[in-house]
Amino acid sequence: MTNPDTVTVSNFIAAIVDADVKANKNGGKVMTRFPPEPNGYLHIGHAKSICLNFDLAGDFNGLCNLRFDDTNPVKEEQEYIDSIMEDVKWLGFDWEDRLYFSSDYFEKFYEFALRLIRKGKAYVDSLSAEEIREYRGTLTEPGKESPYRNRSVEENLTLFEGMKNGEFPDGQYVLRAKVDMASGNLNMRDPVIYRILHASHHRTGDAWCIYPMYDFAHGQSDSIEGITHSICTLEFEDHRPLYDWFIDELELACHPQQIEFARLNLTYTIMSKRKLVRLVTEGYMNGWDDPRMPTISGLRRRGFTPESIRDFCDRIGVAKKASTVDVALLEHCLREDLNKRANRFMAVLKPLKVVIENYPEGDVDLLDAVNNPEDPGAGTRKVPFSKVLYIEQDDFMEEPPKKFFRLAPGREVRLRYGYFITCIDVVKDKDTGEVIELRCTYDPETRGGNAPDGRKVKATLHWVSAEHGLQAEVRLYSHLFVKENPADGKDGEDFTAHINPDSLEILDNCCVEPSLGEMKPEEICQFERLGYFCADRYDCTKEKLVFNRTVTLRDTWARLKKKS
RNA sequence: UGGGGCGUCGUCAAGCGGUAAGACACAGGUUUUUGGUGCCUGCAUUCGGAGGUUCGAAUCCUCCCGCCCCAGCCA
Repeated sequence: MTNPDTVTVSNFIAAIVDADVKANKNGGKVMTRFPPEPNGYLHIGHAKSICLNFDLAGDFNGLCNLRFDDTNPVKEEQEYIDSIMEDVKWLGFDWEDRLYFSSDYFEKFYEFALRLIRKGKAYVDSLSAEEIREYRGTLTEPGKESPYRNRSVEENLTLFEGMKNGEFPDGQYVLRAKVDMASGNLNMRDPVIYRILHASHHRTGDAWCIYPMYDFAHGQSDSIEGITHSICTLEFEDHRPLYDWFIDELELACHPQQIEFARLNLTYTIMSKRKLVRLVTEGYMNGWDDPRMPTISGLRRRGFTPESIRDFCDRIGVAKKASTVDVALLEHCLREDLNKRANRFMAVLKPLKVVIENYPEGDVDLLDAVNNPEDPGAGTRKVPFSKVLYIEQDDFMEEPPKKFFRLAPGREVRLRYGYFITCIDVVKDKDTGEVIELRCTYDPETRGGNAPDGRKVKATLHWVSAEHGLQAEVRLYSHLFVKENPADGKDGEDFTAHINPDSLEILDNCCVEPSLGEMKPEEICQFERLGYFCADRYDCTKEKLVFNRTVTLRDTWARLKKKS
C-alpha cells in the first residue's frame, strides 16, 4: 500500500485516477476490476490489463475485483474459469474474497430490463437477426426504426416475460434498448440487450433462457460492485455512450468512469483469442499451455517468471496509440530476472565425444563450480571430470574462421572449472566424413581453469563427463511465427501460413551434469553459454529429464556469424 | 462519404508554451574461467505535413495527410 502523495503517476489513466482521488471524487476511493470472459485462456495482453487494474488499485489504496463476464453460455466453460484464476494468482495478484460473476447479477439485470421497458426505453422486437441488420443501416446511412418499436409497455412486459419463461424459440424475439436509430454511433441504434438462448449456463444451469448482452451487463456489473474506474481496451470506446446511457436511464447510484487504453500487441506472435483458439483446435499447438503460446500458462510452462512479466507490463507503458511491442523487450525483462536468480549448470545439447589421452583411465576429479556468479549466496557444487567427456558440436571446427575462438585442431581452450585441453587429433566417420570424436591432451597444472605460467586461452567451453552425465530431452523453443506481424494478412495469407516450422526442436540425446538430476518441475536454471531452461512442468521426472529452453543467452558470436 | 480514436528515434514511451526524459533494439569500447553479466560511449537541431498565434510551439489555432476501431441476437 502506497501513500497516494508519493505515487509516481506513470500513465494517463493513473493521472486521471490521481486527479480524481485528489478531488475527492467517489470519496477518494478507488475500485477497479479485471473482467475476463471465460471463453479462452489468458494471454500476455491480459497480463497488461491485470497489472494495470491491480496496480492502480494498489497504488491508490483501493481494491481490484476479479469478475467473470459470463453472459454468453454458448462460449464459456468452467475450464476457462479455473485457468484464469490460476493464472491471475500465479502472476502474483490477489482478489481476496472479491470473486464475482456477471451471472450472479442476472436477477438484477432482469429487473433493470423491466425498469427500462416501463420507462418506454426498451422494447421487444420481432425482427429476425437479418432484418435487424438491414434496419440498422450502414456506416454512412442512418438506420430505420423497427415496426415493433412502439409496442405498448404492457405488450413488451408480456412478451419479455414470455421470453424469460421459455415460451419462444431462440431468435424469435429480442429485447432492444430504444435509443436512436439515426445515431452515427452504431452501438446507439437500438442495441439488442437480451436474446433468447436455450443454453445451459456453466453457473446458472437452466435457470435462464434469456441472457443479457455485454453492453447490458458490463456497466451495470461495474455499478453494482462500486467500481470507480472501469478500464477497458480501445475497441470499447464506441460503447462508452451506451455504457453511460444505461447507467443514467437506470438511475444507478454508482456511475463508474470508463477509460480505454490500447491493447498489447507483440511482434512474432498473435494475441487474438479467436486465432489462439484455432492454433489449439486445429492442432498447430499442443494445447493452450504449449510453451510457444503467448498465453500466461504457455509462458509459465516455457519458464517465464511472474516477476519478469510484471516488469514487462510496467515498462511498456499505457497509452491510446495502437502499438506493437518488440518481443525483444519481453525477452530482455526475462533475461534480466533470470540472470539474477537462475543457478548455472553445464549441459551438452549436441554431444561431441572428447577423449583426454593423457588423463588416467578410471580417475574421477570432483571440481568446484560456482552456482550463480550473480548471487554468492547460491553456493557451489561439485562437477565430476574424467577421461571421456562430451562437448558441444558447435564448439569445434576443423577449419575455424578468423573470429572463431573455440576448439580446433592444435588449439588450446579451457573446460569450465576444469582444465586446459588441446586438440591433437580428429576422428571421423569413414563413410560420411563427419567428425565423431576428438582426441585431446590436458594440462594437469591448469586444474580449476588457470595456468600457473599465466598463459591465456580465448575460449571456455562447457562439458559433461560421459560416464557421469545424465541423459535428457531438451525442447528448444523459438518464435512461433517467422513474420513480425503474422495477422496483418496483407499478403493474402492466413496467419497459420507464417508459423515458424522450427519453433520447436526436440533434442533427445542431451547429456547434462549430474546435479541436474535433482531438478523439480518448473525449476529454472541456466545451461551455461546456452540459455535459460526450466524443468518441464508436466513431463520432467526423475526417470526422464525434460527441459524447456525458455530463452537463449544473448549470443554475439551467433550474430557475428549471421552478419558474415 | 457517418461516428469514435490515434500520429514524438527502428520499437515502446515521457513531455501539458520556455527550447526533445527513459527503456528496448542497434553500433562501438571495456571487464570477464559463460563470445553471458556488469560498466562506459554513441544513437530525434526535431516531434505526420503546411500555414498561423507568440519573444518563444511537440505543446495553442486552422487546414490537410496517414493509421486504427465500429454495421454479432460475441465480449
